[in-house]
Amino acid sequence: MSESPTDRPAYDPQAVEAKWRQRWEARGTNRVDLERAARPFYNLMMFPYPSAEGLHVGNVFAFVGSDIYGRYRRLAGADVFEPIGFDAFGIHSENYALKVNLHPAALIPRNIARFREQLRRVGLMVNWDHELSTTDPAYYKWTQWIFLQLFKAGLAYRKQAPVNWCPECKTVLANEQVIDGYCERHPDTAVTQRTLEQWFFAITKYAQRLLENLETLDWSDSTRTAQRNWIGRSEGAELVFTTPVGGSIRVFTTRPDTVFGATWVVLAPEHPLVDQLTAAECRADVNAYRRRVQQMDIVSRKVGTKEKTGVFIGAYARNPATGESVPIWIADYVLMEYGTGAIMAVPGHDERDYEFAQAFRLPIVQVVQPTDGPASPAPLPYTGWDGRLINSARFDGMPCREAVGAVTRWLEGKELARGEVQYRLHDWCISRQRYWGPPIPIIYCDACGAVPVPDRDLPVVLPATDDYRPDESGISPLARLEDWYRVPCPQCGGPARRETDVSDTFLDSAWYFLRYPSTAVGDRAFDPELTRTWLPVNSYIGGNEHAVLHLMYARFITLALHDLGHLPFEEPFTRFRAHGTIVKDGAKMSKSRGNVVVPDEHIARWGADTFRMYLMFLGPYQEGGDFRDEGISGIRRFLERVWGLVQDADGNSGDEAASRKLHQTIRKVGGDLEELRYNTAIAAMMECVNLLRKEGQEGQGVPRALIEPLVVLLAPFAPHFAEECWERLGHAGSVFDAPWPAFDAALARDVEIELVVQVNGKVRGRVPVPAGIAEADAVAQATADPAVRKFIDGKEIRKVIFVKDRLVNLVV
RNA sequence: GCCCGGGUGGCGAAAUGGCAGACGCAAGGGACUUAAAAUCCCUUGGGAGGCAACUCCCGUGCGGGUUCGACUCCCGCCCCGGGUACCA
Repeated sequence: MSESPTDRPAYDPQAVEAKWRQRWEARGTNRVDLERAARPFYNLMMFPYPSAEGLHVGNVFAFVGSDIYGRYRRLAGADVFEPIGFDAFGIHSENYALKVNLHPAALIPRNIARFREQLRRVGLMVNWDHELSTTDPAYYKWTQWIFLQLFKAGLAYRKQAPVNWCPECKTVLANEQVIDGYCERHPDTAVTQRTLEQWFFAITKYAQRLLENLETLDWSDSTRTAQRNWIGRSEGAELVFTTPVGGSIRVFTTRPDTVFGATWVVLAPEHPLVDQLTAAECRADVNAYRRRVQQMDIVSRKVGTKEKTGVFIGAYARNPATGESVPIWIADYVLMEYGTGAIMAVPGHDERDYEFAQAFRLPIVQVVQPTDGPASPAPLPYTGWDGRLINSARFDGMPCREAVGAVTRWLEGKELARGEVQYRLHDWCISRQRYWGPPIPIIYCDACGAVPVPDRDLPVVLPATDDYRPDESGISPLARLEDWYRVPCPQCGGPARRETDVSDTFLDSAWYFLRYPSTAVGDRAFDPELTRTWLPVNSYIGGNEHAVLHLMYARFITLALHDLGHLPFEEPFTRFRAHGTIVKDGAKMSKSRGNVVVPDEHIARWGADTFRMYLMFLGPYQEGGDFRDEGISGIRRFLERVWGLVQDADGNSGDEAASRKLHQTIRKVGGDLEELRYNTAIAAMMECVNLLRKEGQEGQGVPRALIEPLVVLLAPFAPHFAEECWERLGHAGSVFDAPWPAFDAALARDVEIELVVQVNGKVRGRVPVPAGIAEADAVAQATADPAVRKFIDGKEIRKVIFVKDRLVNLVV
């Protein structure tokens, strides 16, 4: 082949890609008829946040991986809906807008326009008709509607809660802006806490179902594990420690078996019983301690040294098991948000309690004797389960696990205990004291309380204002817009004021996939018919950084809407796969490191197809990889070779070896695509092409019958390129309307294989044998091989292991 | 600390418990060329031996174990990346 390369048109990626971008648009190739699709397949990728920097290589990696899967499904016969949109509200846009002094409402459309252009260049099979932006009032109208649905169902409520506060920015921070307790923008400033009245969603009511449903989902294991850990179910008991002054302290413990060793009790400093229980002579100390804790920054309370501090409050409680009086302390290591905000301290069998006992010289009683290990004294604290009770009256000698139930039942009989399950999961705080988000649709009336904005008045449009910088008050900027927030009460008509907080960005993204099919629907959040056809999502691909929050919130909203009768399914994403991260020089890409890779220049230089394939070839898709551009020329070379084969295609039928390789490749690529193993799929196609080229050199042209299926296999990876090849092979329509090639199992089977011969597990020879050879024949051939003879001559073969079509192992 | 990943040639990597290093990059050699680029062909884990076809030994972070056979499974560590933060 290629005697005179000059007489063939060169592969010009820019021309090819521009041509097909334009043609796809003109022909509506990527459009799917949502109402009449016979085999609907919803292929979802996590929508991007349209940053001012534009699309970066991590986005492209994510989208291309998802796009390849969608295109593959389409070739396999599905009607694939592949939408995209923009997650454009939120604190990052707002902070950036403040920095460059350009209103987010002006900034965002600009960024989106840039993203759209970049995304088009990547060649995604996107249905642009269904694009959405969370900042569009036509979208957030329904975000607000969802809030109201939850509010009306009692799943949204207000309570006092701490917010992160940066004393340097003088502003409220979102959790993701707090890095190890410090402000993201002021790495030397420890974040403090302020307490404000905020809106919450009662996600904890769904903890158990969110946990159980995980078992039904086809998700990456790592993601399911992350969700399970985040929900953090623990089983135990609530025990009652009564006090002589009245008021009993309820403590949660996962180790009721150790209650005989509880030598004091600790309340969270904020615990409501503290006031009532504190003895007069201790009040000053207690108040001072509580004040100190409240003013403490997050670094020292939650991140810093775990040094134990606390104060005795001058009161005692009764250990329900021993009947003894134990002192009551307050300490900041007990958190009000978890369990009952109170614990029993068992210093012999809990590390924190042990440290506390050391710090304040409190008594330590061992109540578990480890089963193995030094007899006594056992090194304390012993926190394991492999032991038997001691110093526990009638329970002495009982194994821990058994004692959990026995002790609980015994105390239940005295009404001093009950079995309890606790979750780490907290209710979802959705209030943001910021500007750039959807206003929470509530109106406060002195007479009627918190009143939902009537549906007919939605959306509550975010008012245009240049005065949106957060200030020292910690209150939302919208609270400065009196004209906006002063409204009549929708119920009684009296004077009232709007809620001035906006909602969390995670709420915007918790339902966007429900909206995509229904972007044209004006009078509902989502059309029931379209929803039934297209949802739940068939394939969702995204980053593991969203393994917990986004996916949990989306599941929760879906579950809640299901229970409220709005959705016919409980889980939004049937299949989820987490892709890996692309790093640069071993480190996460970030502006501060200055190692952000911008895709544009690579696409301009190599073409989108080469760049797409290169990103997929870098390493396993679900693991990510280190971006370096050294290898990209290899992909380009590969495409050039395919290009050459296409030009040389002719009508001859090719030999058996070539068609066997083709069918093996079809099988391999199909299987790999199914599991997102794009790197090995590409390698398989390269092998196939290498073989076809060798064959071509010996004979004349390259058989069209072998090239055409290969072009189809390549199409998901290099869509523009494949279209051009397909056309040059004489087809009028899109390659994406061609069927995925069927592989012929009989054709793919090898006729001759190389049988590996081992002696004592070491490879000593290889003999060519017909495929499917029987054991006896294989052993005969193996033992006849001179290379093998050297190792077996004069020895007795004690055992033969035969693995069909693979190896013979002779044990001597 | 805990929970997830991961550790294999010069580099990115591949391998249902069955030939370690497919595929690609880089490098070296050769062909073509006035020359270079591009293209094509060959070599390429380390070591030892041989004129040679080739042969042998070592080798998947470290130490043990299971097995006819371990990159793969089990136990105990080390290192790197990510997440999380006193969750009772």
